[in-house]
Amino acid sequence: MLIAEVSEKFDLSQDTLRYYERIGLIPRVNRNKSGLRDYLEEDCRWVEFIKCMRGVGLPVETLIDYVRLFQQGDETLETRKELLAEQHKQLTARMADMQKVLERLEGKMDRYDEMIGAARQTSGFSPVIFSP
Amino acid sequence: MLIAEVSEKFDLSQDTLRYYERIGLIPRVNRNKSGLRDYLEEDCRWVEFIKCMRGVGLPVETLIDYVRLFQQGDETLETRKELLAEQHKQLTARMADMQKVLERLEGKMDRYDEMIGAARQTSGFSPVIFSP
DNA sequence: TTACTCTCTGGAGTTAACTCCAAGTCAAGT
DNA sequence: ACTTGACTTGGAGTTAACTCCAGAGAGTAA
Repeated sequence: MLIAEVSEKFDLSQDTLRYYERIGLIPRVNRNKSGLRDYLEEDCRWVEFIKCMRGVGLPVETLIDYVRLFQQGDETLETRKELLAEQHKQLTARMADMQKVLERLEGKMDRYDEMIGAARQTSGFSPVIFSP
Repeated sequence: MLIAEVSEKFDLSQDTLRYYERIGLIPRVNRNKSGLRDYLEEDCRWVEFIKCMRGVGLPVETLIDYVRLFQQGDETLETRKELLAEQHKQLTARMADMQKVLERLEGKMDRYDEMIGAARQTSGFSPVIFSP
């Protein structure tokens, strides 16, 4: 599988795929006899995994660590699991913040509805002030 | 309230507070007779709001739009509400992605537990291969 | 052979969001 | 009057994560 196809398949630019490999965010991909990257199934799984994790904001640095540990073999199983657990924890915390913001936005939208209603009733003028 | 106090109160650097004001992420703060920023209650509410929204990743550009609309008065109530609704939608979508990732991480951690157990039983060697 | 397309590498450029800095002002303390 | 400390402004510098580019090589088509 050449880079064009992988790029298409995962909607990542060829530059990004090369960049990810360069910095160790995915393991090195084998080259064919012409020197072109030949992505195997396993490489694609890495690309998908990394795209997914980056998509929700896991830091590049952390994912590079994970890849490095992975390449060191079974001695790092425990460490890798701890790394994942830590990311799980942080993701959970971020989601809690987001949930709070969701609710805050809902409250705000309700207040906007009230204000819009009030403005209609008083022919365009509303004495209600709030902020932000 | 001087900038030092606001910086302390919201754990944002003075530079960041000035930067936010410069780019319109919070409305302009009044200066006292010496030319120093004198934050009022309302300014603080803006700072807190913006910090909260930035904290979960709402884009600076969008928030600047919101502030600008706010300053234009009641004619923009509807537009502001739509802006908030759109952000609510996007936040919900992001949380759904994150939920998926949380579950994926949980699955992965379970597999790591299995592998760690297997490695123990077979005195340090595990034939199981998986990736990433 | 010439032309064309795809890909390669190393390195420079870009964008968002800060973060730092230099030179200057103001007011309070000594 | 002088020093000190907090603050001002405009502008330059930084960081993360890409994104773009120039020059070169391999394979295919005419």
